[in-house]
Amino acid sequence: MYKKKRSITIQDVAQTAGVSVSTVSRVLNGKVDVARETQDRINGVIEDLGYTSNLAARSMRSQKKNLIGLIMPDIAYPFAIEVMKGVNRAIAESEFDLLVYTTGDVRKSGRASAEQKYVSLLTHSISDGVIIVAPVVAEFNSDEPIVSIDPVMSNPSYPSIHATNYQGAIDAMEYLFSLGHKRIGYIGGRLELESANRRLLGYQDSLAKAGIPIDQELIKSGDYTTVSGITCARQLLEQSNRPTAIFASNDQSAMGVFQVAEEMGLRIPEDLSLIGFDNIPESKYLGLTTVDQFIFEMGYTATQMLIKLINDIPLDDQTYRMQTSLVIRSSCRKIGG
Amino acid sequence: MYKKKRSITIQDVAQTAGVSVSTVSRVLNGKVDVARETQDRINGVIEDLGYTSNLAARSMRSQKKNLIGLIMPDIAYPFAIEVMKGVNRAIAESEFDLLVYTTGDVRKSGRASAEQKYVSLLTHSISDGVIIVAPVVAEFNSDEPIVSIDPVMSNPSYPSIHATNYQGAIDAMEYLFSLGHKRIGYIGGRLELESANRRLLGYQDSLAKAGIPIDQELIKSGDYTTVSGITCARQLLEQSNRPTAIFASNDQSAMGVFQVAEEMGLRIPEDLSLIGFDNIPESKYLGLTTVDQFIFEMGYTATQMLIKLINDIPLDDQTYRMQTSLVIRSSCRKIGG
DNA sequence: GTGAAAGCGCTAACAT
DNA sequence: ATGTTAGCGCTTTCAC
Repeated sequence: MYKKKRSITIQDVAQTAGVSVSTVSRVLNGKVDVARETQDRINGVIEDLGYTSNLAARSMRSQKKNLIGLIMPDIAYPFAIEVMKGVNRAIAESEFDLLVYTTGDVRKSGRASAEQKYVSLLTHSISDGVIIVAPVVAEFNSDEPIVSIDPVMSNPSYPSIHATNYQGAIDAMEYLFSLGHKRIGYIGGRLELESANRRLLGYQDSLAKAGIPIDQELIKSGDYTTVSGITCARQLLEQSNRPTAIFASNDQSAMGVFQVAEEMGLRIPEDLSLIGFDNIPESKYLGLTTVDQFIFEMGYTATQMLIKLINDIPLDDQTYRMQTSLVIRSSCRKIGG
Repeated sequence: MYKKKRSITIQDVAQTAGVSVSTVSRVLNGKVDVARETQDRINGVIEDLGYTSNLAARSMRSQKKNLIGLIMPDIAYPFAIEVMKGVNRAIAESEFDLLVYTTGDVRKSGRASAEQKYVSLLTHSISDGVIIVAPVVAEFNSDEPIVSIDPVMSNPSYPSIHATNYQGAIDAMEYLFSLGHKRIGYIGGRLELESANRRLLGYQDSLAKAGIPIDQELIKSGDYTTVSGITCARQLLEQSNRPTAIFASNDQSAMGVFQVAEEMGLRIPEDLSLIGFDNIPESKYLGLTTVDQFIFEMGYTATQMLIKLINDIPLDDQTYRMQTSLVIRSSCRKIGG
C-alpha cells in the first residue's frame, strides 16, 4: 500500500516548537490565551513542517466540522448534476464545505442497508449533517441532521424536499390547454416510483377537470430511458389521429420524442408541442418546453434546510416537508383557433 | 448543535452481546478465528441496534478505506462536471467509493495554502488517495498517492494528466486546413495559464508549417468568458476580409462567437466554421466543431492512475505525465474549391 | 476462541 | 500562559 511515510502530527509540531501538544492545539483552534510569541513560533513550525491536522482524529473529538455531506448513488446523470449545482451554490454562500459521497453506480450502492452505511459513514464523524438523494428507507439511525431530496417514501421521518410532481403535471397540462391543445399524449414510466405516479395522476386529473375524456391510446409507459421514449413516441405519433402535443414525464423520454419527430420530419414546436418534466440543458436548442428549475432548487433548498438544522433553527411544518416551485420554460405553439 | 443522541458504538454492541470489543471488531473485519455462534450473535446485535462503524475512528487505525478523494474548488461548471463524470465511471468500475470535496467557490478556496489543507484533509485519514484538479502548488505534503488533473505547474512533483493543448490546437488547425480554410481567426485568453499558451503556440506553429503568414489581426485575446468572446468575435467578424473559420480556444469564447454570428446573420457552419476547444454539450445543436472528449477521459484516466498507485503498481514515465487523446467532433464545412 | 490493554492524533477539562 | 491527563471509537498485539 504505497510508502507510508508517517505524516506529521501535532506531536511533531509540539516537540520541535518545544511546547506541549495542548498548546499547539490551542493555537490551531484560535484560542486566545496563548502568548503572542509562542503563537508565532508554533505557526512558524507548522509552516516549516507543512503540518495539517488529521480530519479523522479531529472529528472524533470536536463538534463542529463545517462540513456537509451529500449522498448520491451516481453523480453522472442530469438530475444528480443539477442537484449538485444547487447544493454547490448554497455551500458557496455558507461557511460550510461539501463532501459528496458516491459509489458511482446505483447498482453498487445496493440500497437500503447500504444507504444506512453511507449515512453513518459521513454522519457519525466527518460531517455536521447530510443530504441524501432519493433514499428508499424511511428512517435513519443518525446522530446528526438529515435532509432528503425526493425520497421514495411519501412520509419519511426526516425532513424532505419533494418534487412537485403532481402540481407540475397539472401546470404543464394547463399550459397546453391554454394554447388550444386537446389531444395530448403522455409518456410515463417507472411506476414503482412515487414521483411517476404523481405525474400520471396530474395528467389524468387535469384532463378530467378540463372535461376531456381520457384516451388510453394517448398514454404510453416506458422506463425513463431514451430507447423506451422512442418506442412510446412512435406509438403516439404513428396514430392516424396523432396528438398535437406530447407531455414526456422525464427528460430521457423527451429526447426519444425529439428523435422520432426528427425522423418523421415533424418540427418541434411548429408541428408538435413537446413539454418535458425535469431539466434538460439542451431543451432550449430543441424547442422543448420544460417544467423546470426545480431540481437545482431542490438541492439549494435542502442545503439551506440542513444548515438551519445544524444551527439548531427549527423548521416549521411547512418547511419540514417541502414542495418545490415550478417554472415553465416555454416554446410551445398555439394551435387551432 | 442538534440533539446529540450519542450514537451506537462498538462498545454498545459488545456489551449487549456479552463479549469484548475486540471480539466485535474481529467479526466486523471478517477475521476467521471467532466461534460460529458468537459471530451470529454479534451480527444479530449489530442488526438490532443498527450499528455502523465510525469512519473517523476506524480510519485512524486501519489502512485500507476503499475511498478515493476528488478535490475541486467548484463542482458546478462544465469542466468540473465532465471531470466528475469520468471519475465517476472509473469509480463505478472499481471497488472504491468516491468522496468529492468542494468549497463551492474558487474564491472560498483561496488557493495554495488552502489546497494543501484540502489534500491533507482527505489524505491523512479518510481516503486512500486523492485526485486534485488544477492545483497551483508543485508539491504536496501527503502520505498517500496524489494524481493531478491539468495542473498549473508544467512540472509538478506528482503524477499528472495534462490536456493535449498543443496537439489539440494543431489537430484543430489541420482539420480546418483540410477543408480549405486559410484565414482562420483565433480567440485566446488567460495567458497566465500554461494551457492557454500551449494552445496559442499550436495555432501559430500549424500556420507556420502550412506556410501561411501569421496575421495579428486574426489573433484576439480575451479572458475565457462569453463576454470577452463576444468582443473578440466582433473584432474578427467586422473585418472587411473576415476569416472563414474561427478557432475559439475555450468553450465560453465559442459561445460568444456563436452569439455574434447570430446577430450578424451568419449561419454556423454554413457561413462560418467554428471550432472550439473543450467540451460543450450544446455544441452539437450549434453546428460547432469541437476538439473534444478529453475532459471526461482526464477524469477517467486520473482515477485509474490513482488506483494503480494505491495498489502499489508503479507508473511508467509515459503514464506518469500523461497527455490525453483527442476527438474532433465535426460539423465544419468545406470551402473554396 | 476470546479478553485486556495499548495507542492512533486530537481536544477539552483540569491543573499549575 | 502552559502542561498534564483523560478519553473519542476503533484495531491490533499479546496474553490467557
